[in-house]
Amino acid sequence: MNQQGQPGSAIEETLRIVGDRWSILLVRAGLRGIRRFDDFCDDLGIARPVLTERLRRLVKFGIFERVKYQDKPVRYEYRLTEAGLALSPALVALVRWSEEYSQEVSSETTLVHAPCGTELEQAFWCRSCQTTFGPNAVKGVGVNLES
Amino acid sequence: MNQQGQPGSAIEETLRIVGDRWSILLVRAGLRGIRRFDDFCDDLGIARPVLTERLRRLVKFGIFERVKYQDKPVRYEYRLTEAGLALSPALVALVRWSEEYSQEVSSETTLVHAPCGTELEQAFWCRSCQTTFGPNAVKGVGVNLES
DNA sequence: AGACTGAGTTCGAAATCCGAACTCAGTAGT
DNA sequence: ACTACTGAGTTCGGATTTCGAACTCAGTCT
Repeated sequence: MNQQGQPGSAIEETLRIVGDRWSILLVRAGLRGIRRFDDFCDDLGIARPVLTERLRRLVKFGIFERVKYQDKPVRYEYRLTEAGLALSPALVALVRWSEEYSQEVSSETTLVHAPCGTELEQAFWCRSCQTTFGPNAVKGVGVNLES
Repeated sequence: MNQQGQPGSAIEETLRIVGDRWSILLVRAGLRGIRRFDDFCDDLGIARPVLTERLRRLVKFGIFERVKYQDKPVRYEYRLTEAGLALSPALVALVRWSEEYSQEVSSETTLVHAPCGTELEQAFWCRSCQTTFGPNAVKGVGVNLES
């Protein structure tokens, strides 16, 4: 079915960037407002050499940017870029999944529509049809289970 | 991940299950209809001992199930469960992200709304407000960048 | 001076990953 | 009955990653 001459699919590409045990967690920490090296370190419990390497890689791929925030002793912090923020739908999908299917975690709802407090659902939106739809109506992931 | 005996957040929980370099790819292969050990092996190029370990773990967490598909020489294959299929929104989010923000991959649109062929957008849906909204209106991921 | 801070590096030990070869039960061809 | 083959793994030694702990380095505070 699959022929390996390709440069790698989109998911493979994405996972090559954030597909390790820490990167997604770093993005989430960034979303929570964490920006400094030691804070990432304390918050996630990640080993320092690994954190160094990950942040460098995420900067290289445009997910974080390294910003000088003071001069006297020159110090840098890491901020999410627009591309980094754009990973939040994926994070939300992962959170939603664990809320629904993971037996191990307390199944309280943690994600809600801020204005009204209702539990949120995730959907796809077609702007030309002006409609929402689920994964089954998506073409391109290659969801063909009947073969 | 956090130092104390905390149960871990929902994302941490999810990533503990699928947060390695292969698991998401295995789910995607499953979505594409791949079910047998050797096929996973060939399709992904994953090392056999690692595949063995990953499949076992994903079965344990209810993402795949090991199903006997013939008796004469007894053989098993791996099928996605409902929980496994439910990961597809996360996969779609990752694909969408790479289509929009990754500079490395050809930026052709690969995910479309099947009925009309329009490029899809991902959104959140509030059933009580009957409205779609973006990540900024989600409370609970902890998106507070100002603090 | 001495202690402290933030942002890393350096180190050796432990855990993972890799490719290649091997096993094991059953089947098919001759 | 002998041989080759298949699918689903396991075993092996070596390479790569990860780990925690300790160290560095520039600048600052008291």
